[in-house]
Amino acid sequence: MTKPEEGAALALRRLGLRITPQRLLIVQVLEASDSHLTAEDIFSQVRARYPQVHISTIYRTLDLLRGLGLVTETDLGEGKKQYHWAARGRHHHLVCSRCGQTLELDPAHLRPLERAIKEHYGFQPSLHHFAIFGLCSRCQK
Amino acid sequence: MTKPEEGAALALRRLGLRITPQRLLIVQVLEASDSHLTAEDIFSQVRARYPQVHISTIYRTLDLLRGLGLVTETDLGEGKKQYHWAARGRHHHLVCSRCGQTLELDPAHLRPLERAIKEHYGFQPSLHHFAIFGLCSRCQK
DNA sequence: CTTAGTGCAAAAGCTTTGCATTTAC
DNA sequence: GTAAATGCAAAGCTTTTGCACTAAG
Repeated sequence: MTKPEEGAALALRRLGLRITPQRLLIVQVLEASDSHLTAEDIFSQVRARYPQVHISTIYRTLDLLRGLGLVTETDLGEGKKQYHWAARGRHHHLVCSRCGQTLELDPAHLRPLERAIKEHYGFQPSLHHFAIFGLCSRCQK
Repeated sequence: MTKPEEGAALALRRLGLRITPQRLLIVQVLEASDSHLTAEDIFSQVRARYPQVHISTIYRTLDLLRGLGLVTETDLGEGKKQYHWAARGRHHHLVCSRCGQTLELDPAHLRPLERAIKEHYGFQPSLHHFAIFGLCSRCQK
C-alpha cells in the first residue's frame, strides 16, 4: 500500500528533519537493499537518479541516520565502512574468507553466548549486527 | 632464560627472513604487549630506540608478519587497524561503547556458537579474534 | 524569510607504492 | 656481490570539514 517514498518521507518527517530529494533517495536505497552498502555503493545508486548529488551528502546523511538509530554502521576491516538499514533488525553473516559467499546466521544461535556474557561479566552485549569469518562448506575441501 | 631478542630472531630466521634491527624491534614491541597496537603505536615505540625507522617499514613488516600468521590484524572501525601478536592465541574483547573499557572474554563461551554454526551451516568459523560491543555493568546504570 | 542542507573544493587521516640507497647474507 | 629490505616522498583511499549558495519549511 505504502510506496517506498512515503515510508521514507514519514520516517524523516516524524523526526522533524527536512525532506530533501537526496535524503529520500538515500533512504530508499538503504531500504531496498538487504545487504551492506558502502557510501560509494549508495552514492552511485543515488547518482543514477539524481546526478548532481555529492558524496559528502551521502556521508552526512548516513551520519545523521546513524545518530537517529535508523542505520547501523559496520567496519569489517576492508577499509570502507558498511551501512545497513536498521529497521531490518538483527542479522548476522557468515562470510567465507575464501570465496566471499555470505550466509545468514539464525540469531537464535547467539542466545547462549549472549546469556553467558551477561551472567559472567555483567556486560550487556549488543549483538545486533556483525559478521563471522571462516570457510564455507565448499571452500573447506 | 631466552631474552626477547633471541626469541624474535629465531622466529624470523626459522622462516628464512632477513633479520634487520627494525624487524627485531617491531617483533619485540608486539611480543611485549598484550593489548592491540596500531601501526602508530608500534612506530613510536620502535622509534624511541631506532630513530631513523620509517612508518612504511612498520606497515610492510606488519603485512609480512600477518602473511606468515604471526600477527593478526583487526579493524574495529575507528579508522585504524590494530595489530596483535598471534602466538598469544585466541582472545576476545568485550568493548563498552560508552566508556571504552574492555574486558577479556573467556573463549570457552564461544564453543556452543562455534558448534552450532558448524552443525547448521557446514561453515567453519574462525573465531580467533574479535570484539563484541555493548555496555559494561557500570555504564548500564 | 530563515536556517538547515547541499555542492564543491580542499584537507585530513591512515595506508600503500615507486625508486634509489643501504644492508643482511 | 646480490637480492632483499629500508627510507623517503609522493600518491591513494575513504571520510571529514569550511564556506558560499540553495531550497525546505
